[in-house]
Order: sequence, then C-alpha cells, then structure tokens
Amino acid sequence: MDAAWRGGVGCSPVCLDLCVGLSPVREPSAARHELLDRPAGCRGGGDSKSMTNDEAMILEAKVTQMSEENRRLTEVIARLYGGQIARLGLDGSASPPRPVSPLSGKKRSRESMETANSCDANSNRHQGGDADHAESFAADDGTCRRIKVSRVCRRIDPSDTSLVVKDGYQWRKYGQKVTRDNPSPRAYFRCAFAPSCPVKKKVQRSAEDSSLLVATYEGEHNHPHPSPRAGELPAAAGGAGGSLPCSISINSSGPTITLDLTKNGGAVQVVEAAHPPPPPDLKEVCREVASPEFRTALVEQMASALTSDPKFTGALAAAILQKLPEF
DNA sequence: CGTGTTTGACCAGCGC
DNA sequence: GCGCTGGTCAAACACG
Ligand SMILES: [Zn+2]
Repeated sequence: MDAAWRGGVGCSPVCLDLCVGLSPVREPSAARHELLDRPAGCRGGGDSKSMTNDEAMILEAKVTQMSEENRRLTEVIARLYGGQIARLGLDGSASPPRPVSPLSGKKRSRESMETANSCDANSNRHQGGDADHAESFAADDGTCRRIKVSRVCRRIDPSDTSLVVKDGYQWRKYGQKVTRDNPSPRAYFRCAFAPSCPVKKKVQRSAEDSSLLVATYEGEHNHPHPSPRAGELPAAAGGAGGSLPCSISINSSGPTITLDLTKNGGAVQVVEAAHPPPPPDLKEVCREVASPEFRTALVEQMASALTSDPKFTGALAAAILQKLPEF
C-alpha cells in the first residue's frame, strides 16, 4: 500500500524536483521568464522585431520541453493524489462511522503494524524524521479495520515554541511528553469532536531541524471540515509560495516535496459544505501544480531548501573550490 | 464560571 | 521482576 504511494513512483518523489526546471541541458526557468516577461502583444507573432527562425525554433523547443515537464509533473501529482483518493474512497465506503479506538491495550501491535507498513517513513524517522508527507494504514489486529496514519512536515519559525500545526481542524491538547530521541517535547492532540471523532495527532519538532514541525495524524475525521478560518491558511511552509499548499524539505534521504492536499483555499471552502471531506478538486490541484506560479514557487523553495542545507552548501563549496585550484 | 491548556501521575508494553 | 519509554488521564491552572 505504501508502495503505491512512494515506491510506485519509481525513483521516489525526488524525480519530481529533478524534472522541474533543473535540466542541465537547457534553462527552462529562463525560458519561462522569457515567455512570461514578454508582454502579451509580443507573443502574437505580429511583432517580429528580431524573431528569426532560429529563435522561433529555440522557443518552440523550450515550450515543448516545458510542456513535457508540465505533463510529467501533472502525472506525478495525479498519481500521488490519485492513490490517496482511491484509499480515501476505500476507507470512506468501508469504514464504519466510528473507526473505533484500538488504543486501549493494543497500541503496541498497532504501532508495529504501522512501522511495517511505512518502512519508508520509518527509515526517514530513524534518520531524523523529515519525511514531509508519508502515509500508512495500520490494521487493527483481528479485524480488517484500518487506521490511516500520515505524517506531515511543516516549516515554522524556529523561535515559535507553540507546537501548533494549523490544518483547519480544531484540536484539543491532552498531553505533552519529552521523548528520548528528541530534546523537544511531543504534543498530543485529539480532535475537538472527540469522542465521536477518533482522530489524534502528535506534533514534534524535528530533532535535526528545529524549524521543522512533524505532525503525525492517526485516523480520519468522520465529520466535515469545521469552520475554516480564512486567516489561518496553511501558508506554504517554505515561506515562498503564498497560497500554494506546498513545502519542500531536504534530509539525508533526499529532497521531498509536500503537496498538502488537506488544505483548501478560502474560496473553495464556501462550497465545501456540499463536499464534506477535505479533498480538493484534483483538476484544480493539477492545474495549480502546472502553473508558472507553482513552478516559480517550487524553484524558489528548492533553492531555499538547498541553500539552507549545510550538506549541500558544503558540497557546493567543495565543488567550487575544486574548479578554482588557485584558491 | 465555562472552557481549554498545562503538567505530574499513572499505566501498559518491551527489553534485559 | 525491574527499569525505561510512550501514551493517556485528570487535577490544577489560566484565560475570556
Ligand atoms: Zn475530527
């Protein structure tokens, strides 16, 4: 099941960023700017100031390449999100109104199932727990019931000590604990609709990156998204990106892109009452992902993530020094 | 005064 | 059996 989410991508979501405007052959971002920055009138063809055939060919090639990139991006996102929808559907249809709380007593076995199911996320956890978004389903022993377990990372202000991940839902904190492998405390939250809603979440800063908040969700909400507040939109974690529900982080296991599909824009949420569960429009998501704004934000966030990664900057410095023997 | 948060105590599973 | 650990409970507290 997790294979569909991660392994199925073949080269993992990392492929995504490798395909995004970082082609060593050409400069898609430059091409993009060329296209974007040029006033609409200049694109019409009537203005052929100095547009030679060669230029046209080059531009065309660039456009083709961009289209190809867009297509791949869209495919990846659709595949990722498609799997999610499939599972949501599966759960939504099969799960009883109350997914039940197997928590009393059976916790260990449940957790061992979780780790077995999400080996990727697990390995990430062992290396610092920076998987931006991982999901797994823990089966309650005996029954075929499944508990959705997902992990989401958010970048926050390191000075922000409140372990709050704004996701639109209302949470009630019921505990906080300092864990062994992480100096920062872990906060335990229950859905404000408990006990009718069994969802819980654990929030803890990443041991390696204190500006990274790792939220682990257990279970699924069995109620509509509660009164979303427009002022609390999940600001794209990387800082750049505005309304784009995307964050990027890099860890020892490689860069990961999170498209936070549990988030909705304020405008969409008015309609949301008619569609209780959070999943936004797939087409909308794909369109947004393929949009120049998204790509710009993506590149910016990748650059930001890269430059904030000491390993990368170190390696970069070493590479530069190699090219400059006189230094 | 009602509601939500904080925090120490308690419990259960696991390894030795 | 004992100690360690993660998870939960509930009394105390803070805040509106
Ligand atoms: Zn809920």
